[in-house]
Amino acid sequence: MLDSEKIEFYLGLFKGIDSEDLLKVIQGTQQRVLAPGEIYIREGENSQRLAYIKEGLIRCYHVNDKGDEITVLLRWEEQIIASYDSILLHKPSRFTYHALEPTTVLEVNYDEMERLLENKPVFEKARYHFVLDMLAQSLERIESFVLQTPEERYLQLIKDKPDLLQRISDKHVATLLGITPVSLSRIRKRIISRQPH
Amino acid sequence: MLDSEKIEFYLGLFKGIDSEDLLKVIQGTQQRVLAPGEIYIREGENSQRLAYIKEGLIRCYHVNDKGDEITVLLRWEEQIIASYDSILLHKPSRFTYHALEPTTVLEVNYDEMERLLENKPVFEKARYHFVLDMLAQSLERIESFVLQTPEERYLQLIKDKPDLLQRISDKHVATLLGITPVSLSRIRKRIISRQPH
DNA sequence: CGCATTAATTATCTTTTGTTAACCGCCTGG
DNA sequence: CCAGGCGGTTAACAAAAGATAATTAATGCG
Repeated sequence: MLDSEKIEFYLGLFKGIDSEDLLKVIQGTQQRVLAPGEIYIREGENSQRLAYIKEGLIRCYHVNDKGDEITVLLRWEEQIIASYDSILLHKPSRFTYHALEPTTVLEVNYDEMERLLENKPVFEKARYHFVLDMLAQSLERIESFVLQTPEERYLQLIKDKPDLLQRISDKHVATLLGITPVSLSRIRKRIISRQPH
Repeated sequence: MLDSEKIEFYLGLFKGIDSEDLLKVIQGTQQRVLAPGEIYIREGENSQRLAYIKEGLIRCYHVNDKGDEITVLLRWEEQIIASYDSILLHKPSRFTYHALEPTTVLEVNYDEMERLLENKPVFEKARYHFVLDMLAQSLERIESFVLQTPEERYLQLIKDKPDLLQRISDKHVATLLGITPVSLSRIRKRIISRQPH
């Protein structure tokens, strides 16, 4: 990535940032490219990496007692990804984060970034809005679990994020919805059988 | 509430706030007492009320097609409550918020407060941490839906918040867990029947 | 090209949940 | 004191989901 691209990116993110701060942030930013399947944050790691996804798709999953991988979270381009165990709770990550596609991220060290931009209103505002955005998404997902059946959740996902569905396998969709792949297959069959002809 | 109490509260919340700002915030703050069952925010309302719960318990619920009330969120003392539809999404609330116990809140108008404290690092930091805290709680709840069975979620709740369970009826617990009261009753029976003797 | 791996579907059976309704105990207001 | 309402449990049945395994389809790799 050219520096001019980075400048543009940060100018959009931190509107009104002063040039000295901008320089320091850019110096702390690394671009990284992940191959499909490549692990970004490993379970047990205490990663302070905070990344903006320029392109691609990252999956956060947990491996249960039986060895099944359960998808906890998906994040894609124009979103922020980080080990929320490490950033929010200062604990080692209970999850593994890996790329599902060729993925390009801009990454910074969260602690470093925070120290660097402490008491900078521009930064405080930006990170507040990122967290607010993620909170809104999280609450929406909680609602879907409380108010909807698995089938309704799936239909909602088709409606809201048809593009995303094209990019991930059904088994990952299933665990994201809180059900098994077998069950999702039955739901799909049920939906099709209800359609006229 | 005495003003000295408010001063103490805000000094804790906004460490380092200057006295002029403090005064303005205190002037915009109202204490309000809710009786059990009293509605705080009504469905359809576009409420900019942001409240700190001093004492008591507020339930956010949704009424589905069949007229059943589904508990979406519970908030209690030392937490912030607001219509997140209105504050985060600038939409009328899809939910009703009401007190389950005699409840005392300190309330401010979110927009007013934001205007008043714009570009005050102390405020930006405080609200960031409130949102961060709520995000952490939300992510934990999402995990519980994705990784655990209803029974496991209930056992976890017993373990993590035994005090809270004492304060709410089982039917509210059930819908909070994403199941019906009938199903929770069976889960309870199952758990008891598994205990030695 | 064929072999091996993986995803998705299907089948079978078990377990759990939803739905509806009946029942019981408790509390409250007339 | 009694009637009605409500919360919680139980029962009976239907619907859905979990577990396991077999089958098919698609994919990739030597």
